Amino acid sequence: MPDLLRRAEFLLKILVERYIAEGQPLGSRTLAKQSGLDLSPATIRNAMADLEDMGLVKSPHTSAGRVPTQLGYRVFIDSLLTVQPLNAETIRQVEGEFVVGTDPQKLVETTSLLLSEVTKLASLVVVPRREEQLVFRQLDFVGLSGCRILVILVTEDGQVQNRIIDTERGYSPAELVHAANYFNDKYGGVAISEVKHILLADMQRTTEEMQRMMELALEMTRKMFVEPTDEGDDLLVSGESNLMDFPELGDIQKLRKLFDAFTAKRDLVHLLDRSMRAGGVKIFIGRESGYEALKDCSVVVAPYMVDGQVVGTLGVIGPTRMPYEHIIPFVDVTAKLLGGALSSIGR
Amino acid sequence: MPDLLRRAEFLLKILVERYIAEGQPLGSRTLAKQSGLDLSPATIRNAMADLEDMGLVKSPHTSAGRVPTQLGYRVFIDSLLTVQPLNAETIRQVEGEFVVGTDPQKLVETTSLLLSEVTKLASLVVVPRREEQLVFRQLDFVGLSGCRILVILVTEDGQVQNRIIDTERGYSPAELVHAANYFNDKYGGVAISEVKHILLADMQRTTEEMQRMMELALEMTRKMFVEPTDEGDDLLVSGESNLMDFPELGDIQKLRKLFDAFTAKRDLVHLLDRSMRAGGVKIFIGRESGYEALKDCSVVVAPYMVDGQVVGTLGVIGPTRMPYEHIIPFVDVTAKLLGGALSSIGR
DNA sequence: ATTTGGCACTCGATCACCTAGAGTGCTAAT
DNA sequence: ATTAGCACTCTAGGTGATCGAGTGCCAAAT
Repeated sequence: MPDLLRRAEFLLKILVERYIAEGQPLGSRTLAKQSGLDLSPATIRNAMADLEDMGLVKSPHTSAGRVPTQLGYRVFIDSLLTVQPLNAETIRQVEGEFVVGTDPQKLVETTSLLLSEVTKLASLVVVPRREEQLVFRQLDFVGLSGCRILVILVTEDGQVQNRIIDTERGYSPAELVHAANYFNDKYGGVAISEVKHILLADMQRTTEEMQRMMELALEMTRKMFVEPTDEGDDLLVSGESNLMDFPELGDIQKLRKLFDAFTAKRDLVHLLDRSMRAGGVKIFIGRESGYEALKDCSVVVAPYMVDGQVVGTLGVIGPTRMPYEHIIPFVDVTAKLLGGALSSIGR
Repeated sequence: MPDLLRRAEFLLKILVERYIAEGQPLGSRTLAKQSGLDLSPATIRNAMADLEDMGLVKSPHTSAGRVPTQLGYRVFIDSLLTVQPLNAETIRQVEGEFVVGTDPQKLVETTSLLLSEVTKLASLVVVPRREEQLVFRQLDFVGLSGCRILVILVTEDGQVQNRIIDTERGYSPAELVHAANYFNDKYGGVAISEVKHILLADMQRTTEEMQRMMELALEMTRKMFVEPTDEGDDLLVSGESNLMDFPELGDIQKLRKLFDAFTAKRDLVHLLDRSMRAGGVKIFIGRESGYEALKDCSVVVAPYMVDGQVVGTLGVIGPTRMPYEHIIPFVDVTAKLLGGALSSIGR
């Protein structure tokens, strides 16, 4: 009887929708009314019992109504959800935020704020420092006091990194300029990961004449490229405090765990990385994320692309009971818009 | 009878100390024991009634003990507190964090983390973007796509700021190098605030020959210096989630207000700025800060100096009931150490 | 003049107890 | 297959009693 199954599905849909809206367990009486079907509460009860057997809903205790289980949410999202098209005005407003030609860092920060403000959830944006994809553009050396040199590295996409390094001996301004020019001529347009290799290779067969330059170059590479550049520096989180408004996270202990996860970042980055492959929006419900701290949360993420290449992921995190029908399309377009804005910066 | 007054003071001291340690109202019985004085609870009660008249303590309700009032804390801190010298080992460990020659930004971030980790409170570090004090060192132009130029500004103290600007027309790499050299020769070592003025002045009497360069220079100044550089970008906060462990902040609503204050930042910056003048550690108790969100918190801050000049402030924020005798000296030495580490970078 | 013991009193916390209401599962009737 | 009816369960919320901690004040003691 596919008819019965269909009805059960329909009831599940209503139930999840109402529960997301109200936040309270639904009883058979209310569900009977809300469904619009001309069925008595008793019938609904039977159907609900079936849903419970299937593990899609459960009741917190004997005399409360039913709430969706994690699996229930899953089914709802995968096959029952009807996403709302974005409010046209919202779209326009959001587009306005992505002013072309802002530098990437700012752009990403704005996006993070935008996400959390519009959704009233906590937002996440990952900017993978994928050295492999970064292309070297220019290097500058600025002599500071003593043997300290400020190295400024610019990549094709307009990102700037800088770092102070200690050298074996002092260098004159002229030497620094000379060295920088040498670098820039030789390595301009080469992928950073390549630069490392080439440098190391060159170092083998260096002539006496290039000795001094290479000496500096060696120190550069070691300090600038090889030494770890603070992993975890690449996750932006905003709007965490929005989560305090949700009664289901009212337990301070839970909240504490969640906030600690935000500062630890490592796990979150890993989680978001998992969705890099996925073409579009990906949703982790409760324990699906694999992290205990997120067990009462859902994560909605989407990768964003620059020139057809996935370069990062963004999304929001909030209680499992969140308005997916609005959140999903919003995360989706934000990813697209950020990708677009970033694309227009490159060469 | 200064004798009685002295005793009352002493009792206040014990009371505050015990309350800070235990977090529970103190009754006359316990206080009689804890004080070590050979007095009966009844006597203590009389003394406590006096303290209450003076507005130094109050009882939450009739049959609870007494807790310090804001004024009580004030008196305690101003004249009764005996600060604990820092654990020698802690000092050494902390000193280890300030490795000489790290770039300023990193240094400040480390400090913020250090503060919150050691004190288990939320930490604040202000890095005032005091243009007046920044000295221009070097400028670089990197041409991006179309008319977009990446401008990199380096100041004497090793800070690097960068910005993408749109120009009226495209410039060739040679032009950019030329312009940069011109800039660097002319303005190296001049205070940023001066650069603005000189530039504007020069622009008046520019010769035809310099026209093009000045055209670029004009755009530079406008976009780089004049347009506001995101005020508020200069406050670092860490360890907010530490605050969730304090029962007195257990009220989600209060917590929410506090966290919102952290993200708003404006008020906090203003608060910290107020302590810039003070020579050493300054303490705001509860409402003294003037901000409603902080009414149950205390703020302990100290300015830090580079080359004898106050350049910023740092400190912690936590519940009024915090172990001042440890926090105060710790904030103090942290400020000194950060100042020291920053001083050693400049020329 | 201070200190103290005694005593009545107040208030919060805890517990047992009750009730109302919401919701269920099951059975028998339709 | 649906429904009405009914007994049952469980929570939320309220009441009242008790306990213990702590106070304030008075009169006695030092």
